[in-house]
Amino acid sequence: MSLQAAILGFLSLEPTSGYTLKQRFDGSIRSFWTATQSQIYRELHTLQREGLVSVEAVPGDGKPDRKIYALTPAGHDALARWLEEPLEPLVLRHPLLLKVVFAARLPPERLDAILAQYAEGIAARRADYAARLDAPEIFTLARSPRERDIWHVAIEHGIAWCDMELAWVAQARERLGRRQGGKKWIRKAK
Amino acid sequence: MSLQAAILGFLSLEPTSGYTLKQRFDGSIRSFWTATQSQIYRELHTLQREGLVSVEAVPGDGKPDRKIYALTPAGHDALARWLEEPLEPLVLRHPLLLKVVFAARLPPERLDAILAQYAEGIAARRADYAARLDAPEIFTLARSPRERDIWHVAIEHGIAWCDMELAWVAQARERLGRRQGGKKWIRKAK
DNA sequence: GTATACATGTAAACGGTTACATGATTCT
DNA sequence: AGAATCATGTAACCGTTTACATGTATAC
Repeated sequence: MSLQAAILGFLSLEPTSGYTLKQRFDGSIRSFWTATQSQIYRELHTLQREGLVSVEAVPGDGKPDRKIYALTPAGHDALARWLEEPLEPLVLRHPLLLKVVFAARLPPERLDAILAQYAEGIAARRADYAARLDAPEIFTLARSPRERDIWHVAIEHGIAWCDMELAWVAQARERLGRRQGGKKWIRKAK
Repeated sequence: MSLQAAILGFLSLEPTSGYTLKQRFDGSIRSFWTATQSQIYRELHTLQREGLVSVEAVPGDGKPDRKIYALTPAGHDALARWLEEPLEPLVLRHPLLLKVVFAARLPPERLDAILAQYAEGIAARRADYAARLDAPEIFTLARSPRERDIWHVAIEHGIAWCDMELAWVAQARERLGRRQGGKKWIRKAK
């Protein structure tokens, strides 16, 4: 449902091709939704079969031909209906935490290394998201200051998420400190 | 891979049945991994076929019979290998943000309502996670203060995540304020 | 009598990933 | 000569969700 909605959403901003959609996914919503090339082409075919999008073949001069997809009235309706649906709560899946809890009987420095490795990856991702914040990519499709603000706020979510992860890792490493048998933490009695 | 590892992980703490595993998933790692009943039974069969777990049927007196699964040496090895594997970076999928960006051309109060509804759900979840923090559930399986600390820190991640979500929503609602055409935000020129 | 807890499973559908396949043009 | 970009697609697989199926015991 979400993949379909994302494609309808992009097409509502501007009719475009599968190839360009893939670029939009990677260039703007990457921090909260991803899709592979094959997923996008498959979904476009489905959407077409269902009458939610129409296609126009555009001969590419020199380059390969493109198929430009646009929303049909039914497509606009489907997008509007999706926007109105209440959101069912998000289910998080976080393999790191799985590793953390089941690494509890490993030597402390091994667990610390897992956390350190993870933090490195997140730091890199944070830099990547931050760099995208002022890149014009999606902003060219925004038609008002408000729309630009909305995109800005959405992309900032990825940064807030990275910051939370980094803060949590730092705290975890602190509390589970390298030296075992070190300082004992005060825990309230039941 | 993660589902398999989670099951192996739980079985490494204590041999148990599919039914109890489902309760452990729901009762302790719910904030970072979920699995349905059918997924767990299916995976246990696969694990058995691969020789990573062994089964013992235990007649239930009055209650239905149970099948108690335990790690084989090969199962212990598989878990150890998984713990050593580097983590590939987590891919987040966040339908709320999809809705936010594609609701940009809706009346501002509609977008605000989406955000408000989401925040409600997160607040409820936060309360749920917080309540679980001092529930003994998993702590009965922990064999040392360190192990208890690790579980504690892992469960706190869910709370940190909720807090981040709530802070982000609050900021977003603030910045995209109910009244359109209100205060203009300073944006730096390119 | 009805619902919940205990306990196990199967089947179908859905969504996402990986690998394969083709072919022209442009850049180094 | 080789790699990257543009542009489209197919096939197989894997993991997750939903619905169906069965049966006993206990609590309200």
